[in-house]
Amino acid sequence: MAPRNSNKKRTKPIRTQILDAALHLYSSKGYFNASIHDIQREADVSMGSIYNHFSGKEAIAKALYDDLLGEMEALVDDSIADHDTAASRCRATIKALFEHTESEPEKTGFILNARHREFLTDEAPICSSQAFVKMRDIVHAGVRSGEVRDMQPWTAASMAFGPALRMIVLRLDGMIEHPLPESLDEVWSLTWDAIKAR
Amino acid sequence: MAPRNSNKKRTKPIRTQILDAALHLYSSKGYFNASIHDIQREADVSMGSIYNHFSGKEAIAKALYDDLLGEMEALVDDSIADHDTAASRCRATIKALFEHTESEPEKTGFILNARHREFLTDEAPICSSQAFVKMRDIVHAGVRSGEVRDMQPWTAASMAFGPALRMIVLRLDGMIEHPLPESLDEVWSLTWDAIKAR
DNA sequence: GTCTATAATCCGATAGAC
DNA sequence: GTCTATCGGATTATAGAC
Repeated sequence: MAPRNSNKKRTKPIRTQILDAALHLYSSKGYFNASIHDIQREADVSMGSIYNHFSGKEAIAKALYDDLLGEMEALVDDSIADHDTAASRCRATIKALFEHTESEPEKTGFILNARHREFLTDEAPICSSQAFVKMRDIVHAGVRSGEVRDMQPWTAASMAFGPALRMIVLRLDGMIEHPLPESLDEVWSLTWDAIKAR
Repeated sequence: MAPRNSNKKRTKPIRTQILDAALHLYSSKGYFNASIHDIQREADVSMGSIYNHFSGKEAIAKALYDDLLGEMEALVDDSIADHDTAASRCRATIKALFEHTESEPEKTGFILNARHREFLTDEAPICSSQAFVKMRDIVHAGVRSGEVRDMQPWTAASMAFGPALRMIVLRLDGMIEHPLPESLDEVWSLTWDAIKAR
């Protein structure tokens, strides 16, 4: 039979079609409730195409995870590159995460909410990923330079990013009804007041 | 055949055996990777007993969820009953959660980490549960009494409990290597400094 | 490379003896 | 009430045509 996408100019590569469909289904139903048949239907491709591009169901989730965690790490990297103090770097990271939550809620939810270790075999905890370690290191560098009060590295990271991460979860769950960037200044000034050296 | 537990005095009721086994398996493998056969083996009871006590797999998770969320709500209720200011109530709640994390890490993880909406049909988001709403209300009452700075209710709750909740996740994931109660005073004094009226 | 149809497996739930 | 054995259905993955 004629390939499903051969007669019209394809807007997205098949790999992207599949990953987009998977992200949407994982967000709405969760990984285990989304069968590959669901993904196949949602992406409007065949089973053959799925298994031509990915070795199996877990590989789809793994590719998505790596892609999205990479995007998040890039947000952190940009925040570091564009600023030169712990305070401004933290604030820029939170700003980027808040904006990412509004523009790509499904991506943000997949990274922050999903229990990856339940479906990705031998994956390390997400807190040990580069993105989260770099966030911790921003604050810890501030401790070493005297800009931030003396604290254990993970305590400092929890103080700096805990409130913002909590608000992202509440926003994704529909508890907070206004866009997060509107709260950035308030949250950040309170947060920074708590941890800055004095 | 003779009932599996009939010849020795049973230490725990069968319902409890099943729920304990389920909690342990959910913690280590996740709900969807733990089959009913796994639970049956781990609890050392038969399939017949499982279905005599519960209507199905989801009902086990639902019972566990209700039990554990009830325990957590009781911790919050006690913290409210034993204290009379927003500050001391918040601190007591965080203290109880930190201790609960150390004494019952699997229970704490099931409540704070698991994606319940993926396996409990028609369950509201956990943030809207009584335990979490009461935590928010403790802080919001402080706002209304002038003890806490003026903020949106969920913002105030995120500021008050976000760092502590983040530390619990990091502790459960093995990133933080010392018992959380050791960090209570440091975390709470910084947190309270950030939100108290001045 | 893409497609449909099918195979192999696993899981939740039930039947029926005791 | 507890037990074992089994069924039906869903799911992942593959075979083989085009």
